[in-house]
Formats: sequence, C-alpha cells, structure tokens
Amino acid sequence: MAKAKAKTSAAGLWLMKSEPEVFSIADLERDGTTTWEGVRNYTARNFMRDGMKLGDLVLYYHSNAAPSGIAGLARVSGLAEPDPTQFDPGSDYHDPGSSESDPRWLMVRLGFVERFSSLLSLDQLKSEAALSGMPLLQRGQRLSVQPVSAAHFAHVLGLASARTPLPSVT
DNA sequence: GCCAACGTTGGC
DNA sequence: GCCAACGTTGGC
Repeated sequence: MAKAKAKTSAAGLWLMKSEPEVFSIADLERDGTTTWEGVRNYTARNFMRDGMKLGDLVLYYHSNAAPSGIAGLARVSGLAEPDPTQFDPGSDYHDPGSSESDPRWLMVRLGFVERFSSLLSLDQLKSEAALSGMPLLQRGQRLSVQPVSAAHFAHVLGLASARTPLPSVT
C-alpha cells in the first residue's frame, strides 16, 4: 500500500473521533496536548502513518455522544510513532500479536486549537448540502481517522464561526 | 440496549 | 482465496 504521489504544500485536513466519555475536546483543552493511542484499524493507522504531517488540522468529533458531532479543532503536533498501549497486557488496547521490534499500531500527538462554542451536531451536519459527500456522513462508515476535503473543512469552519466569535485558524 | 454495517479471523 | 463466524463501531 503505497500512495500519496500527488503532493501539495497545503496542510492535510482530517477528522478524528473520540468518545467524549473517554477523552473530550474539553479534556484536550485542559491538557493542551494528547497522544492518540488506541487506534486499532489498519486504514486509520495508515492515514496517521502515511498522511499526517506536523501542523495538519483535525476536526475533533465526539462519537457515541448525545448528541454526537464536531466539537472543535486540533492540530497534529507529533508524527506517528509506536503506540505503547499495544505492549501493555493490562491495557484494553493490548495486542499480543504485536512486538516491540515490529510494532503494529501507531499513534500521533494532537494539540488543542479550539473548542467550538457549541457542538456542530450530526443532525446539523447532515442538513448541510455542501457536506453531503463527507465520508463521516456516509452510511455505515465508521473510520475513526479520516481525511477531509478542503471544501468540506472550510464549510465546517464556516458553520462553527457562525456561532462563535470568529476563531482564526492560520 | 438494539442492531446494521463493517473489519478481521480462521477453517477449508 | 472464499466466506461464515465473530467482534466492533456508533447511531439511535
């Protein structure tokens, strides 16, 4: 699996899901930064490993929430590296099939950028025609790390800034 | 808690 | 390599 031939200088744009009960945008705001351990899906891992660059912007999505939706913005502040929880027998994320000499799972580090003044709920996102092609909104899609097009990303930021004193993300 | 959709595993 | 069984995700 080798892709990424078409290179642009533009920063990558992503969406990452977290259950707010586990780690919410408020937790990220409090801590400033966090490592994104626990990804156990190869497609998601590959996006982190092959796609993510320092400074890439990330829409922070709350899943399994009431309601679910996009809660804020983060930024990639550390490139993919081995996720230590895969080696920890006491961790929910332990993977006995992985070894320190050949780690199977990776994590990136995220830094807090902004918490939206109110959540952009899944219902609202679905009501936006401009977002109809977003992977997040496709039926049955469950990837916890996914790329976002520049147009979709800009539209989401527009929705957020419509309800909050303009955050400027540069 | 239900369950549809999807990913992974493993027998063959 | 097929595919059934199983496990997980995540909306509802």
